[in-house]
Amino acid sequence: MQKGESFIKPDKMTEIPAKYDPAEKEDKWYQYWLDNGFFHSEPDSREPYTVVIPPPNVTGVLHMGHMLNNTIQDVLVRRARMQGRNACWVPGTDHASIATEAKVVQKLAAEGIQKSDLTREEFLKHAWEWKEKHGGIILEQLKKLGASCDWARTRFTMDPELSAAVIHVFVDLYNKGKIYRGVRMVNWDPAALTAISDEEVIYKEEHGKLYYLRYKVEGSEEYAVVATTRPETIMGDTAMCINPNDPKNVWLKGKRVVVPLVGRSVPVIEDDYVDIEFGTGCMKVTPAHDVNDYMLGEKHGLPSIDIFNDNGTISAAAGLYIGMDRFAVREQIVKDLETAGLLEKVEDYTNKVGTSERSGAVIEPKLSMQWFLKMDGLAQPALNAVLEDIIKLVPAKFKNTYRHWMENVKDWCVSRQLWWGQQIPAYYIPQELGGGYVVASTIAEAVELARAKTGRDGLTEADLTQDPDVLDTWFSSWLWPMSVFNGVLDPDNEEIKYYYPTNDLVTAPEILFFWVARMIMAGYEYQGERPFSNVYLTGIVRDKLRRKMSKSLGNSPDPLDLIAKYGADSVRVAMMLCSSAGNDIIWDESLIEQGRNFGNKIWNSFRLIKMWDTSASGTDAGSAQPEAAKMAVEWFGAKLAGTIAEIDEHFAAFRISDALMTLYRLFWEDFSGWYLEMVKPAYGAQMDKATYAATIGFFERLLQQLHPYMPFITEEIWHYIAERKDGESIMVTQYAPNKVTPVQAACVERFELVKEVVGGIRNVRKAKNIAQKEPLELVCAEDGNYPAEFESVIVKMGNLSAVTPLAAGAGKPVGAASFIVKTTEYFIPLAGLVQVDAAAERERLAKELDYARGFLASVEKKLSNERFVRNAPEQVIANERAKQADAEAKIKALEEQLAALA
RNA sequence: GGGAGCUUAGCUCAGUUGGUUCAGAGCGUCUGCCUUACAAGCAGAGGGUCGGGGGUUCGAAUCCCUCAGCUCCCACCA
Repeated sequence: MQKGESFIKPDKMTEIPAKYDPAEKEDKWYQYWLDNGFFHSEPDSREPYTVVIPPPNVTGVLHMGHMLNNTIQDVLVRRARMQGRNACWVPGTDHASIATEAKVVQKLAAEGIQKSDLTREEFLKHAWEWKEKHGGIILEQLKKLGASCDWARTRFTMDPELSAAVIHVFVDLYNKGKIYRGVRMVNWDPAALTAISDEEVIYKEEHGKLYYLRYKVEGSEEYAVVATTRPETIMGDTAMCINPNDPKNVWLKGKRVVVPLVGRSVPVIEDDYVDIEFGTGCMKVTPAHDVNDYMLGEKHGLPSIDIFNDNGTISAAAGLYIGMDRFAVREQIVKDLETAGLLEKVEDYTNKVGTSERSGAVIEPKLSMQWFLKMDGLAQPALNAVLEDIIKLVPAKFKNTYRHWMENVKDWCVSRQLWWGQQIPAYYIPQELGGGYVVASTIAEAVELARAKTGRDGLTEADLTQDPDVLDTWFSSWLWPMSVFNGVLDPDNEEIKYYYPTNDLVTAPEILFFWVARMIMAGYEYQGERPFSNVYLTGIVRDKLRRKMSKSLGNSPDPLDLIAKYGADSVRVAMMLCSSAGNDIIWDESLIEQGRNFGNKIWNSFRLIKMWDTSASGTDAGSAQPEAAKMAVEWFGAKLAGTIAEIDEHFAAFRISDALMTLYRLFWEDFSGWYLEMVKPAYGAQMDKATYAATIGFFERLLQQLHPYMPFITEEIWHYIAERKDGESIMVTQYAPNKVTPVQAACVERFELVKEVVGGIRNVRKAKNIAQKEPLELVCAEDGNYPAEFESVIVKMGNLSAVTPLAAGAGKPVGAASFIVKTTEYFIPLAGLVQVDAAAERERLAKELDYARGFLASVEKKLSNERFVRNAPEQVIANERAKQADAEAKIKALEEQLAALA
């Protein structure tokens, strides 16, 4: 006979497989949930529970970070559903203008098509085709994870309704005077002929040179020396700058200097910005090609000369080297300077040079006109909401970071030099028709505005040119919690009123400012209300060596592989076991094994219980409930109630990992390790009806608690437990109200003594090498600390032949092993079983006595400290006195035992 | 350069206003067991002067100062 099969009757063996196979079951149950519409939510009379997914990039594929993030959301959502709330988890994707446009450009390039060869319309057609074909893979992958998203509500940030909301908001903010145009440096890629985002710039260390150039001081034979890494930009110089507090350059104050080779006379200006220690303390100012220089230029009213063409060659404005490449010019100009005697010296210098992620070309900072959103008015309510805990950040440590950022927030540059996204609804009027621009939601409105502005009624759509830029992706995602319910365009619709504000947002800390803060701003601006109550910030998933998971390192497992290998439940448990809010999580594949083992444990527990099914066996004799089983049921009911209360507390504080661990231990140790062993019928015996019913009841409640973490296996088992009608599911069952009575709390506490007594018996067996099969007698001195009400349990779990009270005044049993729990002495007579080693026993007792005496001494020392007794709270002192009494009793008992051995 | 945070057992982490249960959990390790659900298991054991130093207090992992190491965010210097 195979191990593990002996007690399963043949008919049941075919009914319940010995192993649970996730791969086979998970797709089946997910489809079942979809077919029954369990994920879909409509407004009703229940309290809503709303979560909007942080929309993954439409180009994205599932990685470990998504696994973490979405498992947390699913746990919260499934739990809320089982708590009777109308749970709505809105999924969707983000158009991610930069990433997606880059992907499409790349794809076209592979086909030999350059973006510059296409019109905007042609390019966008390709982009949409790409999106329809490849976009949203990630949402399909989330289904493998078990995510209970309301798929009917799937949104995309460029859906017509959502784009309309974005345009509406831009126009509205413009009309409120919060949007303005301004100059900003962009990262220009001279190879790709496009501006790229900061995120696409890769900084590389480069061993370059620092050139010291001589600028002749007008009306003097002396030179001022300027250090620069980019001598080719001197054609754009419009000033030299010194620090007013720099003693060594005082002589230059108010002077003018001549730009070498160029021969242009420029003023010497003074500004604190200049670092006295760097180089000579003299800085050339090139407003067109450096952000800081640009600001100096603005401040001091300097002209700006753009010396570069878009492809990185020198422009006509430079006057020299026209048409040459910037790097060729650098070499040439150094030679020319040297020849002219205007190069003082050259030093080696290491600096960081920005290069384009796309083309690899060195980035050229380029001034350009951009759109900005004023932050001051928007930031204030968003700051207050977090500081006053109207919106709670979890963990709270991010409050400081958030505050610091919000107090120093800069205006938001919302324009991007891309095509994929919402095109900025600004329309330019040609100079000859009056110039300027208008901002409007539609071109028709724009024409109206333009006519009014210029007074030319003949102006038509054809006369207007729309701004070519699109809006920053965050400018659409900051509306997400509202726009998914169409709350921006129709702020009083039924859905937004019901689902908004949403409840919990689960996201990564690195987008706290980019996204979370801005959603809060938008929420207050357009709904007059916070977008969510809690923000749970996850950590970054790292490998065992604490490295970020990345494609290039190859250290990121493919989540789908893991799911295929271990099942989604195992992966979910693994994620939740190692994730505490805000801390990076160190991923180790062995955690999945732990998750898988847990699933296995649950499965086997179920098989055991099912073997006891009294209704199916047909031999139910209506046997009476054994005392031990009755006590087991009483205890576990209490334990379950108490632990569920603990789990609820963990969830209230978003300690999801702790909640799972609490449940894990409840199931494994208390339910499987203790309870099931306590109710297990004797060899060959039947289980009584009452115990079986109670056991199934407990098991179902445990499954309900486990469901949010392990949705698949719990569903599978739930359907094995009983005949379920089509359309029934554990995921829509409701948690029973839970409360812990004082009697239950006391019961749980008393049972801890039982565990210790049984542990004591096991230790004796182990020490004396006595098999569990061998029944033993237990002699105990009954006092208040003997859990007499659980005697039947102790007998069963300890395999005792009898428990004999130690008669008052009687001597200690001779030839017995002993142990003490709390203040109660227990003896196990060993006569006839093993030889008692009196010496070893004495040694053990002496050791224990030593420890007890030391403990008592420390307690007494504390109690004899007058200041302690005077200052400490009553409760603390009472506790110390109780410890003292217990210790004294224990010492007395130990001394007596020792004496008896002598 | 500006800001935030971290340091507790071999590893990953709890430790919620300083005081029963404060030095814990899981995993790993070690020992003994194929005991009639589960060896992906069962029964046990060992392991930390809570990063170093100083201070406040009757009492500090917890509060303050200081030193060391690590991490993240923002801005980046011609």
